[in-house]
Amino acid sequence: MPENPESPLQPMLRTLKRHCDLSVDEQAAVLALPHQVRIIEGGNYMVREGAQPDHCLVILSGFCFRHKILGDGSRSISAIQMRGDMVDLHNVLLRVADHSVQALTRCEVAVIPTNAIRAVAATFPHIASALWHSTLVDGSIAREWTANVGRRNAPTRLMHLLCEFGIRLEDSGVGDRLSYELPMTQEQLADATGLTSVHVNRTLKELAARGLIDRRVRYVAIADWKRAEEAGDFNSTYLHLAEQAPPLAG
Amino acid sequence: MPENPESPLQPMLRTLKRHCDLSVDEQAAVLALPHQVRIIEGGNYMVREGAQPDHCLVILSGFCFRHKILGDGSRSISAIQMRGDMVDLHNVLLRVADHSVQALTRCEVAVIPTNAIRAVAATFPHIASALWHSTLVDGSIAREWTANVGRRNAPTRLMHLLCEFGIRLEDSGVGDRLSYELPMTQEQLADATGLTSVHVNRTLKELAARGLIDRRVRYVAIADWKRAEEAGDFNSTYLHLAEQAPPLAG
DNA sequence: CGCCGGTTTGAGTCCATTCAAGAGGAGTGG
DNA sequence: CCACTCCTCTTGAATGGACTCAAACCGGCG
Repeated sequence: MPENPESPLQPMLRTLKRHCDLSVDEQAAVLALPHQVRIIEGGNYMVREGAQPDHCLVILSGFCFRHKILGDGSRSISAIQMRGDMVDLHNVLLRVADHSVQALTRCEVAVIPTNAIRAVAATFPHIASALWHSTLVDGSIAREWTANVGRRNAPTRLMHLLCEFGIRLEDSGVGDRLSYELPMTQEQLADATGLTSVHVNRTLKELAARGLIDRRVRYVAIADWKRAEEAGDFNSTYLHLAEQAPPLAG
Repeated sequence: MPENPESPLQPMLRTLKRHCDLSVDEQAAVLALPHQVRIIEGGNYMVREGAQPDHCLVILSGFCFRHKILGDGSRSISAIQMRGDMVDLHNVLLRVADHSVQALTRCEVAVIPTNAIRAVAATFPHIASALWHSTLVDGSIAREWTANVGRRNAPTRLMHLLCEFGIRLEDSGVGDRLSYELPMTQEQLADATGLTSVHVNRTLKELAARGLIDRRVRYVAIADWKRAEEAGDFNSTYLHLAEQAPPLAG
């Protein structure tokens, strides 16, 4: 058991431990990472595309999203992040941020210097492996999103997004997959699904009419999970939730 | 200089060294990885979604692509891979393959056991870091592809793909960005851009009519790189080519 | 109360799709 | 050598899903 159960870095440790066994020393090293807790208001930027940040953020509470602005001014949202997620792990090894991260709601974050993360990764191979693992899962989710916006129709796309959000909410211990507050405007949903906000509106209405979801202001309830998964062509394998990675020392 | 300039693993070493400095010992450790060279014919699978492979492939020559088959039978291609790319690095830490990899052309590959990679990563932090780095770049490319299929129109999407292919070809030392053999059918191009093969055909014709590309059977020539970049809303930053990662020991 | 961001709804348009058929080329086998 | 098959590429015509433009509605808040 880690020394300090109250450390703000517990959500990060939990993410790392999910897939890789960490010894007591390793866990202590994670919690001992220098950090600073900060509040970021909804709408504010955490990372800006093109910047060269020297720190990395871990979300303790709240939600944020990764996005890019394209040449014609349109926006593409490529991920939603929540408690325990490390939002710019990229900047630990990549010099220039290739996308922006913006708070969706008021967020509580822990700010960790990237060189501290590099140092701990250099000292503890299991931690390096856990960080790498987390990046691999990120990549898997990104590929699924590519498939989602590239090949699915509007209702399926949206339902898929709602399923993923529900499962990850539950998995990170901050909600229930069957009924949750969705912290996104319809315009943000549109940018995450490659649709327009108008069409998102109509499609949500259609999903409700088909009895798949029940929605109030920004609240979503899923009536029947099985049917929802079918309608969203959703299979959680790509999230790599339950897996335990093989130990590093082969 | 590494001991054996003729080792089949040179392309892999080159990929790793691109971003992270590796000592002579580290380079030797990479080249000393147990491996077996194999030929995979075009169309054959390298990894199948759902499988649990215990080896990892490095491409020595030829091309392959990552893809998923969705619930309705449609296909989404999420990446093209070429010389030096490690095609299923995922399987080093993730148990179940979340997508398939298929040869586009006849490929020469080196097969490396995943546990050997885990072992070398555990022993040499810089190698672990280089592998992690490679995964981060993969993720960045995946996000760009999500934006591409989600928010760009057909001509821009295709042009973007052609630009990326050209640059990566040049960067991996197997071709010229301004004129190359494109080893993909129009149906594969469609699955990589979220279009239909019919529309890919018409769009290629349009790009040619606009004087952006010159095409023969499966050969592409780009007349003016600057114009091509503009037409494809292409900015190579997301490929993280020229960067050198900060050394691990912070 | 009036503003404002977000949501909802309608009408018309368009980009990309679907369906369908023909052309071209490579490979196979009689 | 030609007939045949298979796959890919090409083209046309019609359809449709999602978009654009535009206006109205709604709830929260200063």
